[in-house]
Amino acid sequence: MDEKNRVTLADVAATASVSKMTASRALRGAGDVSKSNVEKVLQAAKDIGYVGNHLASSLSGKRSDLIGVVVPSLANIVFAEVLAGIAEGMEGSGMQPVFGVSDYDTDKEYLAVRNMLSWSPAGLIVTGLDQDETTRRLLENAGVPVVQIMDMDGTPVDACVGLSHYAAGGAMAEALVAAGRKRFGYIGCNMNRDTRANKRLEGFMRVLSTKGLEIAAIEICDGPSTTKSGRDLTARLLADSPDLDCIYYSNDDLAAGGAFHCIAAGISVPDRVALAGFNGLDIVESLPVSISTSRTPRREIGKTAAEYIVRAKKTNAGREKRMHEYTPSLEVGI
Amino acid sequence: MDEKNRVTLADVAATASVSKMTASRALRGAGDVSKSNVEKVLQAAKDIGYVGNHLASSLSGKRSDLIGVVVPSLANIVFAEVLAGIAEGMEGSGMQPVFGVSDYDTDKEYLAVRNMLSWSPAGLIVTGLDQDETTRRLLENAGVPVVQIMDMDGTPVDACVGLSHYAAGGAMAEALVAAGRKRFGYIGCNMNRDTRANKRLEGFMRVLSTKGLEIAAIEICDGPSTTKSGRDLTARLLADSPDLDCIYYSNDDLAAGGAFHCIAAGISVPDRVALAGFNGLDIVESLPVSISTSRTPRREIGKTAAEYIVRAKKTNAGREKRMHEYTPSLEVGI
DNA sequence: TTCGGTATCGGTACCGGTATCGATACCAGT
DNA sequence: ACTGGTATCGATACCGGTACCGATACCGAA
Repeated sequence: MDEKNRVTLADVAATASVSKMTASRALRGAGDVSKSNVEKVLQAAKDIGYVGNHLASSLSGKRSDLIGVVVPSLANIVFAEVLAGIAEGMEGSGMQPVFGVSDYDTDKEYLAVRNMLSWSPAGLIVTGLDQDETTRRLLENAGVPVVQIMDMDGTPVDACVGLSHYAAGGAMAEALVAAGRKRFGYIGCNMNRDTRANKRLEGFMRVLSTKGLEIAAIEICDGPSTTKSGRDLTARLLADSPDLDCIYYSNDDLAAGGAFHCIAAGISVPDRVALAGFNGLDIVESLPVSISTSRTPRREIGKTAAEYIVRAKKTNAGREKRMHEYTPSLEVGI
Repeated sequence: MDEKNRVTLADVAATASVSKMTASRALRGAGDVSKSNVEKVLQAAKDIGYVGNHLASSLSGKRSDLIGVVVPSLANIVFAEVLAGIAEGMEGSGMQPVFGVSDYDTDKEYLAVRNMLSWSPAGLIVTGLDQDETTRRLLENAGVPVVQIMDMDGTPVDACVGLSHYAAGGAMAEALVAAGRKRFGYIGCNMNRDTRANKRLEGFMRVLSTKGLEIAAIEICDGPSTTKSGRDLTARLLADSPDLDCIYYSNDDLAAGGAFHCIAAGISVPDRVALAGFNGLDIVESLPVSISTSRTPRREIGKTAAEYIVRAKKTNAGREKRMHEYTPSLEVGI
């Protein structure tokens, strides 16, 4: 099976003394092959260690078993879990995911999608609804099922699995106000690129304003959101505005960092100040202080998206423009 | 560019009124094409929106631009970061990663590797050195560069990028003993499958025994290691053995959970009990209490591994059996 | 015996590129 | 004018499968 002398279907056919076609059919479990020949072929394949060549079958069959996935980042457990869900949703389907990373950059996203397309994938999964115009055109003309995930605030190209971040932000505001919080701060990272975080903030502020409230202080940083920056930004925010009784973070990583600052500084959470994040990361539930979060079904989103494509491929249904909206469950720790 | 009527190289050639070969060469930047023709072809390609077909070129060229990656889990930030490193190491090389998940299961790993191979990848990156015998044979005969990552305790098939977990466990024991700790506990998850965690434990115990010490209490759980189980297991361990002055965890997730338990229970860390994990996750440095860890260069490992394959492909060098050992930096919080 | 139908097979033509090698044109040198 | 060399091009043969369709064999029915 060395570099040069790959075992091919022709070899299998030869050792089973049938034609390539019969061998091909037998191996794929397609019909029109006698039982005895199926056995012979299977045995031959096992004997000489036949592995098959996806490139060839995909090229020939006009469509591969690849699913192209484009996410903004891999160094973020949220997307990693989405990927895990995708892998789970494809299990047993014989399909494989190929990944591309956009780095929250629309140009890179375009390139990634384009690249995926050149593999003739069975489907595409991309993050969010806010693609560049050219990228969107690419997706529209792709001719295969496309699932946009995570977000539902906007118009999808084809199918869409996710949640409304705008609504999630609003719901959190509702809950916090209902719990009697009045003086709000906000902490976020990467705001110029993370459109979903912005949508949450928008929804959050919108609800506040209907209650005659507002965000009194904001702390933003450019880099990626980490626990460390959450801790640092919280320290800064509370130093400047010590009278805040609630801080909304763009996600749980930052919120956890905020919790750490408060623990270290002896600030009682949530009595003195309530903290609220987003995602419902595993870590939140074991934190020594109680903070609020919206639990997002990341794994399920990935799984549902993958299943959509697997099903579309199996039934040859093409695009069905399904929408699958999840509602994040609010976990209020106040 | 719809499903049926894909734009092919022949179309480009036709609109540029040259042969397919000339178009192919022009597009790839290969030599033997006049400047004027290169321009004509490039223009034609842009005009009709040619995208190219990786399947076809890979099949024809006997080798694809795919890199197969097999990791045990995606729902673990450590491997997600490795993936991010791999993506980084391949940037600009025109190569793409395809992922497979083994779920810490050797059978699934075999299937995943086999599956990767059927894409004629330019190289393979697999996690760890402890593959099944059949999987190992597959890797040996793959005929492409193979990089085994994360681990260095064993004999690699080809190249190897990682660290010695045995040594890392030992180093941590040395440090903790040097700091005066005497009564050790251990907490781990998924022990029957996570061979690297076992190697760390082995190295840890080995050093302890040379000092006349031992692990006095152990708490193990079957599931995946999460902060939550870390917290629960720590509570149980300390309830049973309240006199421990140090707990070694199989990783930082568990250790962070331990820290949370101690904070909540009012147990002073590290004065009363020191906690030590593994990986050097971001969260550790912003924790409100100080714990120890070994910082592993996950991103770098992924990047180095990917670069090995990219280089091997570029220089056509084949296997070079390089070893790249990283030494995790000990961060002792005592 | 002949005939139509079903079950099984195999030949051939692709899929969309690339490697190879021969063909062609054009140039300087003699 | 003739020769050899270089630059540029294209026809052809694959790569390893699968779709399509025609061929073959064997069966019961007429």
